[in-house]
Amino acid sequence: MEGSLELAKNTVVGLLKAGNKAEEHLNSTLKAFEISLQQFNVLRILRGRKGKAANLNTVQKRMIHKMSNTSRLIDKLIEKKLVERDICVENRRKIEIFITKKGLQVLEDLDFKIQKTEAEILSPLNFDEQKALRALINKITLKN
Amino acid sequence: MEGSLELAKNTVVGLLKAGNKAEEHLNSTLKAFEISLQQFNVLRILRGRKGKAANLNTVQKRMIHKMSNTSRLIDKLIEKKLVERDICVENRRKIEIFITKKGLQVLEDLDFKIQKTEAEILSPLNFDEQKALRALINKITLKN
DNA sequence: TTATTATATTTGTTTATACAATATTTGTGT
DNA sequence: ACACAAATATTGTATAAACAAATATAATAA
Repeated sequence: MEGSLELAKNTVVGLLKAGNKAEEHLNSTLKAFEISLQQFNVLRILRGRKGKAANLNTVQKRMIHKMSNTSRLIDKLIEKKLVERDICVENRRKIEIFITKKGLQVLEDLDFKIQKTEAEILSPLNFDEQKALRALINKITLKN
Repeated sequence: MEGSLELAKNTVVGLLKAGNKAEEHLNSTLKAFEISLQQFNVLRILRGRKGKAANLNTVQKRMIHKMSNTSRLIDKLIEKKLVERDICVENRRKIEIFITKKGLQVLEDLDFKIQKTEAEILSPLNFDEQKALRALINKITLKN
């Protein structure tokens, strides 16, 4: 019978490799748009707020990497005029971030290409398998 | 009914987040040993070869990130005297990399801690779920 | 009011990563 | 043998990430 230690090791290594492979795949799609996966992810988070502002903290929590460089990442997006940043009037410690029209346009241009890339990444899995995978992954990610 | 595009998107994002979470978790365990996850992974690859040398190409293929900085990563491990590098005599383009006794010792010291970390990462899943996850992930990773 | 602590963001610095360009050696065809 | 292409590894350079320290504002307590 298989050792559970060996299983855990292989599962974790597999998880890392699959994640990185997906990341590389997405990054290569995004490269032509001169946008990183992290930046793209932030844009999608902002779009999801439908015009409402998000403060940096909120964005950071939903980011893929936890890294604390969100400020500089936002700077890059501002340079490209894809987002705007305001100081929150109720609490001047906070900032509010909005996606611009140009940002929304870039996302629209990207949507189909990214969908295709996502489909490619998951192409070895059928619908039910994808659902199973997502359920298992959510268990891991959502704990704590 | 759920759209398959939405499912794919959520699954891919979940995969990225789960992978990064696992990576952060492992890195924080390794930090005390002043060794990165990539370096640790290379050491494990070399240990797996049971004394036999591995050339850089082989190591690179089995690495988590595909990045082409394997030379410099090996440099770091050599500085720490955890591996050794020789030029392959049959084909002087290739190099051969060995894990040293010190390298094996470091791995031994780490084994239990890493096992614990791996178990923590997967703790929300029972044995069968882990097996299912691994199987699904392997399908993704092993294609091409 | 004045310290003190907590929250939110930014900045500095070191290291890692991606990607391209450059050796160096080997293999192949003429 | 020679030129040319392929394989293998290294190096250069720009950008991104990790982590710690600093700044600024707000909340709380003495």
